[in-house]
Amino acid sequence: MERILEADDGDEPTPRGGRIRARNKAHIIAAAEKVFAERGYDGATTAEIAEIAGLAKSNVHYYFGTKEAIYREVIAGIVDLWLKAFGDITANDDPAVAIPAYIRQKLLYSRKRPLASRIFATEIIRGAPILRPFLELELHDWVADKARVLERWAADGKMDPVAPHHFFFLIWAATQTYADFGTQVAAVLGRKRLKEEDFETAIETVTQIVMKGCGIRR
Amino acid sequence: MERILEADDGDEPTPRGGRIRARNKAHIIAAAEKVFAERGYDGATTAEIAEIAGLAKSNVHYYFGTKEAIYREVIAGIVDLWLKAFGDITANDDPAVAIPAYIRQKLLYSRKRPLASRIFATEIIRGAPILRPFLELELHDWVADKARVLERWAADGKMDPVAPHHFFFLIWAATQTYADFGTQVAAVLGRKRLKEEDFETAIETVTQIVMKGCGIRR
DNA sequence: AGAAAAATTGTCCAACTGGTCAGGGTTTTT
DNA sequence: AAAAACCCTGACCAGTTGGACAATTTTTCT
Repeated sequence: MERILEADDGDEPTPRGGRIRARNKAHIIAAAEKVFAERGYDGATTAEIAEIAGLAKSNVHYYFGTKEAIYREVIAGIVDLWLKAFGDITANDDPAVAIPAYIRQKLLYSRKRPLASRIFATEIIRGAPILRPFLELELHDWVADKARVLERWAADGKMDPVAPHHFFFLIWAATQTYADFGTQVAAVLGRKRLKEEDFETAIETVTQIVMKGCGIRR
Repeated sequence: MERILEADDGDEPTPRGGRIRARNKAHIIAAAEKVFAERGYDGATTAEIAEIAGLAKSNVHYYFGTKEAIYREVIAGIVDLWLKAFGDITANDDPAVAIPAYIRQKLLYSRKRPLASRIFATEIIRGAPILRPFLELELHDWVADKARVLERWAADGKMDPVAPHHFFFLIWAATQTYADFGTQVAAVLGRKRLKEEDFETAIETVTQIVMKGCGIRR
């Protein structure tokens, strides 16, 4: 689950032992992430995944019995990303520090792992057939917990009282849009691709509006 | 308005026939919106569209030669929605009125036309094969125009100086998330479906954070 | 080295999909 | 009431796709 982005160039000396399996599975997952992101679940073909992974289609089916199995593993990796990005926000933290850090973290994932974000997005849009348990259990509880933190902060005068759930919806939306809607953002900015500075401006703008908008003194 | 998207097909020379045609095409478009929204472009089948529309598959192909033609027409309708939601924001308007109205308008579309919003989202995520011209021309120019309005407002002390493009990215994201990610929002809120009051809270929260965050005095 | 395990691939196929078409039915126009 | 225009459909088809499988090669283990 380490090397997930670009398939690396072809000819490292072949690793030995059971590593062939690990390496090939990683290549398949990386290729699948790309294909699922740009074609969607149904649009993706195991043939294209195999080609990008540099394997024969039948070999892909040797490692993953079905296309859905590949998809599930891709999704599992994406959930890990979310869990990492959660961070640890507690009532003891200073919102003036924790919130900007969270926004930055989220936005950096949009920059570094846009494909993952897009797959996550289409999975949700499709009605979350795979991710529903995650949403209803882990995510629900996490937000419920953080909602208490926000209320505590509000009670302590560290921020305005804000509907806590919707506070997170706004941050998630505002940060993921730079991955999911990257095409739109780039087009509107008149760019071909988003640059580093675009993400810097995004971080500043989102942070500024959210912080001041919630009355968090920096 | 619809001309925007007619890139490839040779237009029919004469607008055809009667009310049967209009009615059936409307049924097909409505069905297609549903199917495209929950299955994606590739996942959608003309057979399912036909079934939901209450027509034989061959009859669907009688009205729309190809699946892509159906998709293009669905997309065209969605662009109209966007254009309507644009509203007329000018430098003469009071941001304390215009911005909340815009947010509300956008959020209401998420409530009333979630399927349209989701199709728009997947189209963008796919790389906007159909919508790219719209993004690079109409939308780009509209935002460029509104950017000047925001700068004027800032110069007049009516709001803080905020990167104008990113200001809109945030509003679009924060409002459309209630349609595109409705499944996630509902799961986190512990609901089966979003209720009227959820949208009311959303409107309040987003408006509050954006307004105060940009220093717009209400 | 030799056996066992793992990896690889070409071939094959059943299911499905978008789309065609000829023929027949229905509505509108003249 | 014909003709003309429009509407409808079952049957059909060619291309694609996920997946199965047996045969073969490569790697690992003893």
